[in-house]
Amino acid sequence: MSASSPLIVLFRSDLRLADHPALAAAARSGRPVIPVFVLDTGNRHAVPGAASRWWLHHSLHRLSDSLAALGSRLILRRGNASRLLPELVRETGAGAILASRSHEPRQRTVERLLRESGVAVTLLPGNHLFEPGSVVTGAGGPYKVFTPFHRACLGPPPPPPPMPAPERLAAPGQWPESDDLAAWALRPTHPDWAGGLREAWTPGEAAGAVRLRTFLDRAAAAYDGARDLPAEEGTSRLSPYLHFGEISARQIWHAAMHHRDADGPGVAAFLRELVWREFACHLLHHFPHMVQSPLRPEFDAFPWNQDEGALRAWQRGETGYPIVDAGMRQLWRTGWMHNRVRMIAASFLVKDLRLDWRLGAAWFLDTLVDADAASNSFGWQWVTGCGTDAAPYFRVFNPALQARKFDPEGRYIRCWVPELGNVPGPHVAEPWTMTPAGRETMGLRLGQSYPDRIVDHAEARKRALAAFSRMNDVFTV
DNA sequence: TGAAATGTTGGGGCG
DNA sequence: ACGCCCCAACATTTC
Repeated sequence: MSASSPLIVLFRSDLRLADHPALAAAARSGRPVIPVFVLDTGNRHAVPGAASRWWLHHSLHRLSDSLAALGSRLILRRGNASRLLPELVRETGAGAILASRSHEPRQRTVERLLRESGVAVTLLPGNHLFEPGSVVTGAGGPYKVFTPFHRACLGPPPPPPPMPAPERLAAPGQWPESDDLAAWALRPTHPDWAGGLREAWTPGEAAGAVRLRTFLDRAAAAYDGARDLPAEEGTSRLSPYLHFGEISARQIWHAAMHHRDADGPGVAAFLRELVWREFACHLLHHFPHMVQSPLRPEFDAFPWNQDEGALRAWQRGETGYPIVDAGMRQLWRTGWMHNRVRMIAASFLVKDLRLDWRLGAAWFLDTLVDADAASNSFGWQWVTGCGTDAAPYFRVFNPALQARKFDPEGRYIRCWVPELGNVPGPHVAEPWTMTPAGRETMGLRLGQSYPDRIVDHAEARKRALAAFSRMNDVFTV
């Protein structure tokens, strides 16, 4: 390798130019830089879900434009990343591949395979406040409980400050061939179901920065209370930008710390959520199998129900429980669901329907624009009670109670379940409590205009408690 | 970042 | 006036 051989910067979940240590290092080197994105088809876990593919299309489009403005290009390739990249290194005479460190099992596997095939891979800090594996207990092991992890994260040293985008990138003498982004067909066509996504989101680094600014100025101060109310714009909605690395966790952290409300409870609660994300990344780093296996092995033997019909009703938002259905429809239409409602809907799948959490996790991965291996498996294991520091098995959300508590006027439900638009205040969370005559005057026919409940929550709760406690008994005896 | 069952307390109606 | 009961309100325990 000569000192002037080009460097490949491999973009993965870091589709930004600012605060990108690998890109910055390549730019600083003065050597020609070849930015590359590989649509990895080498593993079924590597292929993004349908909503993520839509987002990815637009992100790559924008990243390509941003690189062009620096006199560079984005080279697109599709295939098995671990075979395709060594070929590209040979083809371009590149001296090394620079990439952002990832916590995702598939991406770490690719890194290992590349090294085994003789490619020089240099990993630089990725999209974390602290590098995965770097926050450890006094004994040197991973934290398994959030609170001490959180305490350790808040202590020194703080996350490093974000770095600016490079001002220019040296181009290679000859550019390698690139795929045509449109030919990847990442966007849905038949039918084009992305209308709701287009209305709800603007992907890209610039839009992520605007979203952060808007959130800090309008909602951060009240975040601690408002984040639980799905009818309010109380959350940051930064999750898809974070997942694709269009904004970095360090940028968010430092912007929040320098905001006028930095000392208030709202910003503290917000930063705590960032640390939850960090906790999930760290856990996945230490336990890559948590994507498909419960962290508490006694759950391996749990007798999950097999019920295609129930799963489909949940997926389509036709369970007869308005808060669950509202959430599942918001997800289907916009690629996103409010976090409070994610917990309620997940609890319903796992506890009320007793369907395998992996079925829920797979659906979320396919339909969320923020679908993320770490946060998703962590969240599902948390709700199920099979994770570390997870909710105990007897914590079962009551969907009607949760709706009354966090959507007291029913605005969120009415927004996503228009069949219930006329149902008065308290009944919208539990329309079955209305008298048949009352339902009649609202034009509401349970089982016709809106589904009947597919299970009775009180009975389902008792069955869940019995099943989950039986599993605990079997394990401890 | 639960909910339901069970226990306790205290005010008020009532004989 | 007093004890008794009821029950809402709150606290604690249990799943």
